[in-house]
Amino acid sequence: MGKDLIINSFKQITGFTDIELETVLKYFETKKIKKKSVLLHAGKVANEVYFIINGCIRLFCVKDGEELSTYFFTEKMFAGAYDSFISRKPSRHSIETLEDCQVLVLTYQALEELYAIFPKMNEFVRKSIEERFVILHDLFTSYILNGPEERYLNLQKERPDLLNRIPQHQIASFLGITPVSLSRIRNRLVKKP
Amino acid sequence: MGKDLIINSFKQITGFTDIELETVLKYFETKKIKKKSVLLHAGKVANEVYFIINGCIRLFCVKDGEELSTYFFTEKMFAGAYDSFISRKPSRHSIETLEDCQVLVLTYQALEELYAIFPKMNEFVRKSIEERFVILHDLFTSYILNGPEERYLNLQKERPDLLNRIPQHQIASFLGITPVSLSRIRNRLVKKP
DNA sequence: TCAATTTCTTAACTTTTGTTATCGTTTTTT
DNA sequence: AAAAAACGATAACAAAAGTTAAGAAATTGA
Repeated sequence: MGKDLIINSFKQITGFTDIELETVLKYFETKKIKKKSVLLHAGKVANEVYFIINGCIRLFCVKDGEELSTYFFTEKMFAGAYDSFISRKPSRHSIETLEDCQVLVLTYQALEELYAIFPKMNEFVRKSIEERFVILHDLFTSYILNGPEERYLNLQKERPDLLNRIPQHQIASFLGITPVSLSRIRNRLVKKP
Repeated sequence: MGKDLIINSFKQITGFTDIELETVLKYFETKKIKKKSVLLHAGKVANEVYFIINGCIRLFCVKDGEELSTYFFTEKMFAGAYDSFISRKPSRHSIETLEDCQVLVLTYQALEELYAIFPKMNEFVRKSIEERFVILHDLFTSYILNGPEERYLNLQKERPDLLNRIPQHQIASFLGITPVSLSRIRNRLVKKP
C-alpha cells in the first residue's frame, strides 16, 4: 500500500513509534488526482501539501501570459506551495499535476493539530525542511555559479527521471531559459563531447 | 546590549520564558570580528552559525579563480553556511566578514545540547528556517522569472542597505551577472525612467 | 482513425550579456 | 604621504540568449 512510503519517510527522519504513526497517518487523506488537475490557483492561500505516492506535480508562475515552471515534485516528496502554506499569504505560484497522481493530502489545520498532539512533529518538520532547504540552496547557488548548459547537465545528473517525464519547454523555463535555447544546448551536447 | 536583539528574535518566534532565555543565551558566545576575516574556508564543515548584532557577512564560492557572492547577511540574521552546518558535509561556500562585526556564535554542538535541554528549540528552529525558506524560495523564483535588471530593482527594493555597503562587483555576482553588465544596467536606469 | 493540438527542431535576425582593455577615482597599505 | 591595489564607468568586439517564424513529429481527443 502507498502509505508504506510515507511511513518509511517518517521513520528515517524521526523516532515515531508504530502506534504514534498510526495516529499521525489518520491526519492524511489518500487521494487520486487526474493528470492536469490544478491543485492551487495563484492568488489563493495554499491550505494543503501533498506527499506523492506516485505521479508528478508542478509548481509554476504565470508571467506575461506565459507559464514558467519553478519546481517539479515526484515520488516520496512533499509537494506544495510551501511559501504560501507557511506564510499564509496568497501564493504567486500555481500547482498542477503533470500525471495521474496518488497522493496523501495534509491540510494546514491537520498539521496544526499534529503539532499540538505530537510536539515531536516540530522535530520532524524541522528536519524535513532542513533537507529541502539544503536542496533549494544548492539549486539557487547553481543559478549564480553555472550557465544554462551546466545547469542542464546538473539536472540530468541529479534528476534524470524529470527529463523523460516532463515536456522540454517546461524543463527550459525551470532552467531559466527559453525552449529554443534548450533545444540548442541539447543539440550542442549530442555533437560535441 | 547586543543580546537584546537576539532575545527579541526569540520572543517573536517562540514562547520561551525569560528564565529559559537566560539559559539559552549561555550557549551563545559574543565575539567581535575584524573586517575581511574568513570564518569558514570552502571544503571545511561549518560548525558555527552567527547571529549578527552588527556588521555584514558574505557567503561566496570560488569558481575559475573568481569569487562569486551567493548571499549577504546583515543585522538580526543568522549567518552561516547552513547547508554544510545542517548536512555536516564539506561546504562549497566560504564565509567572510565584509565589515567589522559583533556576533553571537552558536556551535553545532551547543545547538544539539539546546535541542536536548529544550525540545521547544525544535519549534524555534523550525519556524526560523521556515522563514528563511520562504525568503530563499522567493529569491530562487526571481532568478527564473526575472531578468538581471528586474532582479537589481528587486534587490534595491527588498534590501536597499546592501547597495550602499557592499562593493558593486559583489552585488553583480550575487545577481548572477558580471560587474560590467551591472554597470550598464545602472547606467540604463538613471537615464531612462 | 483522423484532425487538431502540442511539442520539438532549425534558421535568420535582434538584443543582451560576456570579454577584454583602458582610464580616472577611491581606498588601502606601507 | 606616496605607492599599490581595488573599484567602477565605458568602449569595442565576441558569444550567447531571446524572438519570431516555419515545418516535422508526436500526442491527444473526438
